[in-house]
Amino acid sequence: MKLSTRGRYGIQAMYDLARNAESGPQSIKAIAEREGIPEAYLEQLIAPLKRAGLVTSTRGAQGGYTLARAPEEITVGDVLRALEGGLNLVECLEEEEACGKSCACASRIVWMKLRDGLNAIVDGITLRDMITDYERVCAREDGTT
Amino acid sequence: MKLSTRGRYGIQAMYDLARNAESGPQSIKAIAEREGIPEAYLEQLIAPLKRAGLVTSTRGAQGGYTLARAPEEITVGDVLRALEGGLNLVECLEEEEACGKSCACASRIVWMKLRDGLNAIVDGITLRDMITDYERVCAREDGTT
DNA sequence: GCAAAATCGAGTGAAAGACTCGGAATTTAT
DNA sequence: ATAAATTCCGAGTCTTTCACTCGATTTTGC
Repeated sequence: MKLSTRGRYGIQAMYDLARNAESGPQSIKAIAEREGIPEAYLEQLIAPLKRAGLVTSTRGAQGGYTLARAPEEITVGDVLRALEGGLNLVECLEEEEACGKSCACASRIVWMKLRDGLNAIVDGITLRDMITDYERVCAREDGTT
Repeated sequence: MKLSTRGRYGIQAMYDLARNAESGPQSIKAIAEREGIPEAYLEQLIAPLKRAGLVTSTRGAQGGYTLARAPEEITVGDVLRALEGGLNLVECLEEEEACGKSCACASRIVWMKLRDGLNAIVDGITLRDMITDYERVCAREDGTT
C-alpha cells in the first residue's frame, strides 16, 4: 500500500517543471539535481509522462522538458496514473466483469469505492495547488526545493 | 500502488466473520475454504488482526475466531491499517518532522492530503456496510461468498 | 486420551522495485 | 564540420518484499 518512488519522484519532477515553467525547457540533469533524484532513473520516469501527454520534449543541446499544459490543468492524479499504471488498488477491477467470478462481490464494492474516492482526491489537486499550498504553509521556513 | 493480498484476504476474512457472527467461532480452515484463501497463509494474516483487537480467539477443538466488536463498529480502515501497517502512502510521513529535511515540503502536503482522504474513505465503510451493500447490489445474481 | 483447533518460528521461490549502463539519434553552439 | 549537450532506447542487476509453506507446540472439547 505504499506509493512507489516512481510516483513520488514523478510528482516532484512535475512540480519542478511547474515552478520553472517560465525558464524554458529543463534538462533531466537540472531537474534531477534540484530534486535529488537519480538522473538515470528520472530518465526512465519521464518517458511515461511524455507518453501520457503531460510533458513535451525538445532534443539536442539546450533542450529538455516542458509542461504540456498549464500547471492548473495538470493534476496529481494525471501524474500518478501515468506512472503507477492506473490507480486500481486491486487487479480484480481491471477486468470489467461483474461479480460472481474470482472476485468476491462484497469486497469488490469496497475496492470500487476506494478507487473512486482516491481518484477524486488526486484529481482535486493540481500542480498549481502544490505551488500555492507550499507558499502558504512553508514559505518562511526555508527556501529549498 | 497496489493493495497487497494481505489487505484483500483480510477484508474477505473479516467479512466472512461478520456474516457468520451468529454461528459461533469460525476456524481458519472454514474461513479459508469459504473465501478461497490459502489456509496456512490466512493463519499469518489473522494474527495481526488479533493483535489489533479486531478478533478474539478460542483455542482447542470447536475453537476459532470471532469478531471482537459488532460489524457496524469495525471499519475497512481498521482492518487495512492492521494488515498493511498504517495507510501512509509514503514513509516520509512516518517521521513527524516538518519539511526542510529529506522530504520536499510541497510534495509532503500532497501525501498528507492523500493519507487523510484515504483514511476518511476507509473509515467510512464498516463490515455492516459491506453486507448491506452486497445485498442491495448483487443479491439476485448468485449466492456465493 | 484423542482429535481439532490456535500459536509459533523459520524458511523459500518468484516477482517487483529501484536503479545503472552503454549506445544511438538530434540539435545547437562554435 | 565538429564537438557538446541532450533526449531516446533497450538491457541488465541487485535488493527487497510478497505470498506462501512447513513442522513443532500448546490448548481444549468430547
